[in-house]
Amino acid sequence: MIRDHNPVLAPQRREIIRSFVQKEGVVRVEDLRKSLKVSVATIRRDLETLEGMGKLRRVHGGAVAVEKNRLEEAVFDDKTNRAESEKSRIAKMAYRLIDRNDSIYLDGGSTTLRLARLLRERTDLTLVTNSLRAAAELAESGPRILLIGGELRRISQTMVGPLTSAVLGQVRVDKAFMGTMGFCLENGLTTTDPNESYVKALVAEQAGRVILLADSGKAGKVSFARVSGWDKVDALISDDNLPGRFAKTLRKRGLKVRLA
Amino acid sequence: MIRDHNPVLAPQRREIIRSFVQKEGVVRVEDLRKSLKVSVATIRRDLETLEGMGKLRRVHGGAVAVEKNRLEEAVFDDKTNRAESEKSRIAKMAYRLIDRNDSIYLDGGSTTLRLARLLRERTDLTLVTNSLRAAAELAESGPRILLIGGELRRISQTMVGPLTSAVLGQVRVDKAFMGTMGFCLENGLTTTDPNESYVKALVAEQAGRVILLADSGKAGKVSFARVSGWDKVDALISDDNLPGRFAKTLRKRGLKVRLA
DNA sequence: TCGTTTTTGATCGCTTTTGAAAGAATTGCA
DNA sequence: TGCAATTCTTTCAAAAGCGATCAAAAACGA
Repeated sequence: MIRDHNPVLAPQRREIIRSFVQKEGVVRVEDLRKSLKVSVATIRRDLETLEGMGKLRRVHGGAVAVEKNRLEEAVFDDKTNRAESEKSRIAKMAYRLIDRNDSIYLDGGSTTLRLARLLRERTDLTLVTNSLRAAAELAESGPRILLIGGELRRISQTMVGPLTSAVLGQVRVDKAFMGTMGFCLENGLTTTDPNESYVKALVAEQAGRVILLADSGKAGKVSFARVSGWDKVDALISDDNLPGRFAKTLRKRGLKVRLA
Repeated sequence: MIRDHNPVLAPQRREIIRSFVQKEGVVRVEDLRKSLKVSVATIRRDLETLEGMGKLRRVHGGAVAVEKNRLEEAVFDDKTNRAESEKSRIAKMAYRLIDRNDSIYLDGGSTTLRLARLLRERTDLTLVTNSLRAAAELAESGPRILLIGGELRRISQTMVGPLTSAVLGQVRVDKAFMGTMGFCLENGLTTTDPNESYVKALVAEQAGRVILLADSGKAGKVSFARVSGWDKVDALISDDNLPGRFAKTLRKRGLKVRLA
């Protein structure tokens, strides 16, 4: 697993610990001491530091991974992302819905980020977003960007919280492209964090059309915070693995459903 | 790995270090000393320079590669080399003014960006900023971040425009660290863009203390858009090339002037 | 070539990191 | 519940690393 003869830099060592905990879920102080060949005092200090950064949680005897939804983790770990090609296809299909001079909203999430990457040449558009990553992708060139202010939620790299409404209340977009952690026929859209869902709901109010981008892996998943019911959503873009009943029922409810 | 018998030119040596860090992710001062056959003092200076350029990040005992997702610093890269070390020193001196649990504001600019890089471990702080770069630097870990929303001004990578006031009106910071394009005794602070100066002026109103970070090259320069007079500014941090009359006059007007 | 500027290396306090030790707290087990 | 074993926190001192300073060396320009 871990091996190193010459001393390891402290931040490097902490990174080893962090990624190990993330992967394995738990780790014991004693194991780390043996692997990293430093004293338990140092290990404890590292764990304390990492806990302070919110990277893990200390427990008696070691540390455990912080409880974050596994769905959400996948968002920013592009490598381990199975739905890679589905997401790209969904993003491309969404791109075709964008008209000239549209003002559009993108929220956080890997699918919408892929859509953002397709907008580098589109200087005709106005993009409103609460996603730091989307803004960073288009920082050099692309649409006019209005970034929603607010508190940065690190795990999703989006702006959330009460301050977001200050800006959101003042803009209106033609089309809002939204991601979600899960969706199901009964509960509509759900996501892990209430702050996040609050922003999404607010945007849905301001948007001419709300277009949900969600690969089939999200179908039937229910997360903690409810975003909205299907009545606010105008279209769903998913992939062809979406169980038939979803497409059927949603179309019956008046949504446009497209499968990439 | 790295070996060389005859002396290596400084830029060449730095390039070796840079590419090594990029490839390996981390490097120790001691290893570099042995490989490059120069003193640790020289290695440290190289690392300091490279850090100033944003090519790597120094840590105790060596340096590590910068995160992938940070924004490129193309705009600042080349021409400002002369002021590199001044800016770094100014940023460090500014850092010492930050107290525990402070809420601070950083605006755009290369000096404040350097200050931002020093805040990675400071989870006690609250950072308010309109700088996309500063936010991107601290996206992984660091202070609580409140990003000012608004329109992205590409050239400076900052948020400007009417929407900024929506958020700015609702926050108050203990200390605001501001950059400027130019300052002179008659006109005070000036910058190139009125949108930019509007935000700066707004922040100056909300801040407990306004601290100007400006290398001596800015002294006497006057730009298009007036930001504010000296009455709004509480302190100036510059470098020791600042002409004496600036320090003298400003101190007489009640400012704290520090030369890094 | 000479004088100036830049780079380099050595030294000295100072800070950070590390490991060990002692006492307090937690856990497992009877 | 009480005891033993383990783990944790606190404290302290040693070690490693650091920034600042200064003088020597090298590079540069006239």
